[in-house]
Amino acid sequence: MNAPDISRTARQRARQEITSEVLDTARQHLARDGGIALSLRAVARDLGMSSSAIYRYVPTRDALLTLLIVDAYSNLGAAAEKAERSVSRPERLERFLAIANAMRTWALNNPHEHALIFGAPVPGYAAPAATAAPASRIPALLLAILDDTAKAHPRRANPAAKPALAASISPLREVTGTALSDDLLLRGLCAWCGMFGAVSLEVFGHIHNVVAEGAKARSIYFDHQMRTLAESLHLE
Amino acid sequence: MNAPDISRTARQRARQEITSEVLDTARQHLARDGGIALSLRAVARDLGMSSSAIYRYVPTRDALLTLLIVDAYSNLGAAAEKAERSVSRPERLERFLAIANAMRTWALNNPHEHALIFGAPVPGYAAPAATAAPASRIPALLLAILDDTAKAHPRRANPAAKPALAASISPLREVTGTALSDDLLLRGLCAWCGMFGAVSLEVFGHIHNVVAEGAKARSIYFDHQMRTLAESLHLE
DNA sequence: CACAAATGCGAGCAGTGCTCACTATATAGT
DNA sequence: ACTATATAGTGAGCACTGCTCGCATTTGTG
Repeated sequence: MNAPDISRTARQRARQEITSEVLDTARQHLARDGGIALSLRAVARDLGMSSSAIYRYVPTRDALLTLLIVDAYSNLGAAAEKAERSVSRPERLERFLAIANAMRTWALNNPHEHALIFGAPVPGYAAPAATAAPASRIPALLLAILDDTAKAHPRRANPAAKPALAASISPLREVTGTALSDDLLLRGLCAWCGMFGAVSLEVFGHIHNVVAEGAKARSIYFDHQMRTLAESLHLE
Repeated sequence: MNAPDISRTARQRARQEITSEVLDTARQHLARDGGIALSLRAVARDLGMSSSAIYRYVPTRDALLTLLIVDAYSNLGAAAEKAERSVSRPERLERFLAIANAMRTWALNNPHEHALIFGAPVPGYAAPAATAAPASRIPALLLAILDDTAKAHPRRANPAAKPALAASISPLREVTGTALSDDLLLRGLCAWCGMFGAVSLEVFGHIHNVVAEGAKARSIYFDHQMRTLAESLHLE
C-alpha cells in the first residue's frame, strides 16, 4: 500500500519536522526565560513564521506548556533512571542516593523546567492524563528500591498501620499491590517529600542564608540530608 | 509641633487610605486568580481609577507582588505562631505538629498565596531583603523547639559532624549561635524540607492518585508523616 | 483534472505593563 | 493672602501578548 519512501507524504513529513522545530525553540525559550514568559509569538518569530501560523501546530499556549511539561518529566525521569542503572545491584542506599542526586542535579541545571513541573500549576490548569506516566518514573524507581528492601527483609517486624491511615494511601496501594507494608509505603512517601522539598527549596532560593553558597558545600549538605532520609527506609 | 488631628494632612491620609485599598483589592485578586494573573489595570478598574493612576501608589507590578509576598509570609507566620502558642509548654512534639498543621491548613486555604511564596520565583525575581524577616517566623518557631530539646537533653550524645558538613550550614549557624549541635540543626532542616515538601506536594496537586482525596484521609496522612519527621528530632 | 484538505499570511480584537504630556488641586513658603 | 511647587488623576499611546478570521496558496487525492 504505502510504497516509496519509508515515510508519509512530503506534507506530513514537513508537518512533523516543523512541529518538532516549534517544540525545540519553545524548549529553548523555556530554558532561557521560564515557563510563564513563554510567548507563542516569540517562538513563531524565531521560526520565521507569522504569529498566526503557529496555531497550525499548537492549538494553544497552554497546550504547548503541557508538551513542555511532559518533556521535562521525561528528561528528568531518564536522568534519574540512568543514574540509578549505573549503580550495581542491590546497593539500595546507593541507588536511592543516585536518584536523589540525579534529581537535584537535573533541577539545578534546568531550574525553569523544574519550576514548570514542581512549582505552582498555572491557575486553572489541570494536569492532563498524558503527564501521569512520565511523572511516575521517579516514584517507580523508588518503589522498586522499597520492593527490593521488602524482599531482603521478608520477616522484618512491620507494625500494622491503623485502618484509617492505611486507607488514606489506598490510591497508591492500588498501583503497588500488596508486596509493600503500609509502614514502608508511608516512609517512602515521607522520603519523597523530603527529597522534593530539599531540591525545591534549593532551586527556588529558599536556603539562601541557611546553607553556604558554594557548589561543594551544597552537595555535601544535600548528600547528608538524603542519607538522613534513607535512614528511616531501612535500606541496608 | 504637630498640633491638630492625630494624623497628617488630608492628602497624606488619603494616600495611605487609597494605598491600602489598592493592596486590599490586589489581595482579593491574588486569592481569586493567582499571582501570575494579577493585573494592575484590573485592580485600578476595581477601584474606579484610570489605569495610569495606580502607578502613583505602586511603582510596578513586581513591587505589588513583593508587597503581597511579604503579606503572605506575615499571615502564614502569624497563623503558625498562634497555633504554636495554643499548645502548653514544653510539649515539643505537639508544638511541632501544631506548626506543621497550621502551615498546611493555611496553604490549603490560601493556595495562591502559598504558591507565591513557595512556588517558583518569577524569572528575574530576587527576593528583596524586606521578605527575609517575615519569612523566618516559622523557622524561628522550629528553632525554638530544637532549643528547648537541646536544653532538655543537655547530655545527649551528639555525634560531631564532619567539618565540611558543619561548614556547609555556617550561615544558619550564624543566626542560631552555638546552643544547637550540628546534628540537631541538620535534622531540623531535614524536617523542614519534609514539612514544606508534604504541604507543597499536596497543595500543588502532586499526591493525586497517591493519597485519597477526602479531607479526613489527607489530614490523617499528613499528621502521620509529620510524626515520622518528628521521630528523628528527638522531641520527646 | 478537479476538488478538498492543509498551510500560511495579515489584519484585527481585547487585553497587558508602563510612559508621558497635560490638567486640576492641595500644600508650603513668603 | 498669594504664589510656587509637589501631588493626584486623566487619556492617549507604545510595544507586547493570546487568539480568531477571512483569504490566498500549496499539496494530496478521487
